[in-house]
Amino acid sequence: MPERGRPRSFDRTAALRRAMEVFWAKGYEGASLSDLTTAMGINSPSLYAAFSSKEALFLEATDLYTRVEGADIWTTLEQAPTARLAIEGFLTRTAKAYSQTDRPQGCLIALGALHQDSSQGPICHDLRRRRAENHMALKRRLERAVAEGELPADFDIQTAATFFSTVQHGMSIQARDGATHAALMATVAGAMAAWATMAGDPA
Amino acid sequence: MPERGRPRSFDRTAALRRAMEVFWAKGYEGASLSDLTTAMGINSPSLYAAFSSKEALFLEATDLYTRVEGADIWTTLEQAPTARLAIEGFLTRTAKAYSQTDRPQGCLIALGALHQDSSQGPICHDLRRRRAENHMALKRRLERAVAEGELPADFDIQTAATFFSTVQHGMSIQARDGATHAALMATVAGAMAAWATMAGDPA
DNA sequence: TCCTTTTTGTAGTGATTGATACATAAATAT
DNA sequence: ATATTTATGTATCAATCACTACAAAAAGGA
Repeated sequence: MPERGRPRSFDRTAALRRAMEVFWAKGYEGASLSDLTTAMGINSPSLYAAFSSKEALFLEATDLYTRVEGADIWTTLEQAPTARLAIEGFLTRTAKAYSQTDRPQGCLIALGALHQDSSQGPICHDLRRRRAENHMALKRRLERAVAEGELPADFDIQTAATFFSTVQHGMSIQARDGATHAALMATVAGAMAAWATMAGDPA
Repeated sequence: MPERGRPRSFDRTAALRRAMEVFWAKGYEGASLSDLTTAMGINSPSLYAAFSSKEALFLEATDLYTRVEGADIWTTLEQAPTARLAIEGFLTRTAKAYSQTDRPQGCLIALGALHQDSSQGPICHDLRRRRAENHMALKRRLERAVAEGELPADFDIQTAATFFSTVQHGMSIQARDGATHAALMATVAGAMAAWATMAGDPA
């Protein structure tokens, strides 16, 4: 039991959530230590004692984001009864999540660190790994649908997974531009129009 | 004729192009004055004398980008004989441009300044305006196709323009993740599958 | 009651940020 | 030739960056 020493005077998880929101809104580079400590309500020595460094804090923040904000979208993908409903639910929930006005628009994983400087370190590597994981989750769901006979054996899983994953990334930028929920749903409608052709559906 | 005083010892346009490449690779925030002056081969007083500020330099750089790098994509959109070929050419040229290995991947306009800090100033406003202009160009091309009878009168232009524009934005992130030309073309194939449904084509 | 352990707030660290002061250099104008 | 105008290189500016040294505070263990 590490119950020795002066107890921490703030809620570590609550502070982490605040940090996540700052990174989400401003990106890794754009979030200064000053921004972070202000939002978290602590001084920098407390931040470093609890989270080690800005980099480690960001990695913890993306993990929290994946677990809290991303869970709904990805469980929908896996639990929907058909692949079509899985993809449609995945995109529909994305549209809803990305257009919430009580939090930053778009996705932390997609937008958090896209440029060269932040790319070289572990930050961009971590985000890329998470994006690749999402792509794999799409592939797995489509593979399952082929295995279950819902989709034809010659269904191009790789193309479809890449396409839907890219559409979701695009929706992050669209959301950052202030797109309404309705505008994001227009993109979903477009993507589902592709499904009809890919799967050979009449509608 | 402003031929008075000591002549400038560097090529202003060449230096601007170098600055554009730095902003393209690192984003507005990520590009430091030191990065810029090094790439441009000049000292900071020369940069400020010729371009006024980092902000003004960025605005000039995005203008150059639009004229030089974007021209090919957007003339294709307008000059293709049918709307289908216009959209397909637009996306195909995007895939090619975004995956070139001799320059930064993805689009400066889409990726240059997505976060809050840079958003509030004129930088993000300028990029948003340019992205909105691209969306309008897509709409105009589709409107023309409806007017010419190529597309049915009830074709949902707004939805289609938003969709294809969002796909292009997603391709920027995909390209930043190191996607090959073939991977980007998979996204194009997906988007064109949507066209088939939208326009009621058999293929 | 001490001693140890950990956190806290204050006040800084050197490095880097975007942007300039200033003297010198190099051109035209008179 | 002298004056005027503009550009250049050196050497900075104050502000902010991520990060920490240090001593006081607050807990448990002896």
